[in-house]
Amino acid sequence: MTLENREPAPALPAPELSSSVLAAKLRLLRRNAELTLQQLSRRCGISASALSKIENGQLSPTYEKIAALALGLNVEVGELFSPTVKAAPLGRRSVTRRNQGVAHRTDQYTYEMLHTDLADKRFIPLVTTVRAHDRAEFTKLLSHDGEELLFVLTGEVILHTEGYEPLHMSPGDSCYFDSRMGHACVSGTEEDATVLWVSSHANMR
Amino acid sequence: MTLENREPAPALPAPELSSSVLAAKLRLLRRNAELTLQQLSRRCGISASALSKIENGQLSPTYEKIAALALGLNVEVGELFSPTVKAAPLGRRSVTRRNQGVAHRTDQYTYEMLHTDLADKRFIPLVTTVRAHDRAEFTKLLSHDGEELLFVLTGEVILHTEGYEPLHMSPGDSCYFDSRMGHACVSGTEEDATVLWVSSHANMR
DNA sequence: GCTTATTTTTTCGTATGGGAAATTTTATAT
DNA sequence: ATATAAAATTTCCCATACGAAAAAATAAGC
Repeated sequence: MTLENREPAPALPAPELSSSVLAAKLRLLRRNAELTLQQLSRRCGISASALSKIENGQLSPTYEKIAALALGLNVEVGELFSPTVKAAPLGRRSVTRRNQGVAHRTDQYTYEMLHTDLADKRFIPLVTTVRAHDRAEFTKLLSHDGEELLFVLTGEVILHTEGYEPLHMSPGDSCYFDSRMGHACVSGTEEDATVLWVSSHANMR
Repeated sequence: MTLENREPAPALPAPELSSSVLAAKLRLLRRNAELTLQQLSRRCGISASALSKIENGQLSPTYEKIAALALGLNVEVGELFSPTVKAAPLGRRSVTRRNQGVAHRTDQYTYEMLHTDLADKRFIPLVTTVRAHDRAEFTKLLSHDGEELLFVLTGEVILHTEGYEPLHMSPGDSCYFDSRMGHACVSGTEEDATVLWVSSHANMR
C-alpha cells in the first residue's frame, strides 16, 4: 500500500513560459497599434503604470488583467502566450477573377465557389446564381450550423427564412442570419438573380 | 428593419471576464481528467492550496501560473478564457437595405457597417467606398488578426498586400487573404470604387 | 539654451497571489 | 460507530500585483 511517489519532484523542465514573453509581445502589439500606454490603459482598464511594468517584465498580470489586455488589444488570449513572434510566419492570399470560380450546380442554384485553393478558411464566399423562382421548388428548407450573409448583386430575390415573412431584396441589400433557421432563396423576376453568399461554415448540400 | 443605432458611445463596456469563469472551467477540466488537486499540482507545478483557491474563485492566477495550468491540463490557453457555454441565440436575422448601413469614415475609406443590430457575428461585412488613390496615402499598412475577403462591386481597385505585388481588380473579382499581412486598398481610376469587405474579426480602427 | 506638454518609469501603500503546513471534509474500510 | 487515509480547504505569512501620484525621460516649440 502506501503511495507510489518515488518521484517527489517530477521536475518541470517545462518551456518555462515567463512573463518576459508577454513583455515582448505586449510592447510589439501596442506599438503596432500605435497606442500610448495611456490610450491602451483606457481601452483595457489597466493603469498605465501596470502596463509599463508588464512591458518591462516587472509584473505578471493576473487572470482578469490578461483577459482585459487581450480584449483591449483585440487579439486572441492565446496570442499573448505564444512566444513566436507571429510577425510573418503566415500570410496567404488568393485571387479569383470574375466567373473563374469553381461552379457547382444544384436544382435551385448554381454556386461558384471562390478561393478553392485555400483550405480551412474562416468563412466561405460563394457567388450564387439563383435559378429557382418559386418556393415550392424546395422540398424543404436548408438548415445547418453557422451564420450566413446574403448580399444581392443583380436581380431581385425573395429570401424565405423559417419564422419570418418572405423578404424581398434588391441589389445592394443584404441579410445576415443564423443558418440553423431553415432558409431558401428564389428569384423575384423572370431572370435569374446573382448574390454573394458568405457562410461561416463550409456546408452546402 | 435594421434601423438606427442607439449606440452612440462605442466606448468599452468590457464584458468583464472574471476569474470565476476560470474557476468553473478549471474544476471541469480537472474532474474530467480525473485528477486530484495534488496530482494536478505535480503536473503543473502549482501548489494544491493555490489550485483549490483558484477553483473556488478566491484567487486570480498570474501569467506564469495560467500558462502552467494550460500546460499541465494539456489544453490551449485560450480554452481557459472561454466561458463553458457559448450562448448562441437561436435563429436571428437582420436586414440592411442598400446605403442604409452605419457609415464610418477614415482618411482612406468610408465604411458602411451592415447588420449593426447583431452582436457577436461570426464575420463582419462592410460595404466600403475606397477613396484613396495612392498607396502613399497610407502611412503604414493595416495589419490585424483574422482573415478577410475583398469582393469588388464597382470601379477598379489595386490591393496592396505585404509580400505580394500590387493586385489590380475589377468588378466581380475577389481576394481572400490573411489579415496579418499588412494591407491597403486604393482606387485604380479617378472615381472612387466600392467593395464588399468581409472580415473574420471586428477590427476597424 | 529654456519651457511646456506628453509619454514612460519609479515610488509607495494596499490588496492580493501563492506556498507550507494545519485543519476540515470526504471517503473506505473494519 | 470508530479508525484510517486521502482529498479538499483554510490558516498564516511572505512575495508580489497593481493603482495613484511623483519622478524621469522624450518630444515639440520658442
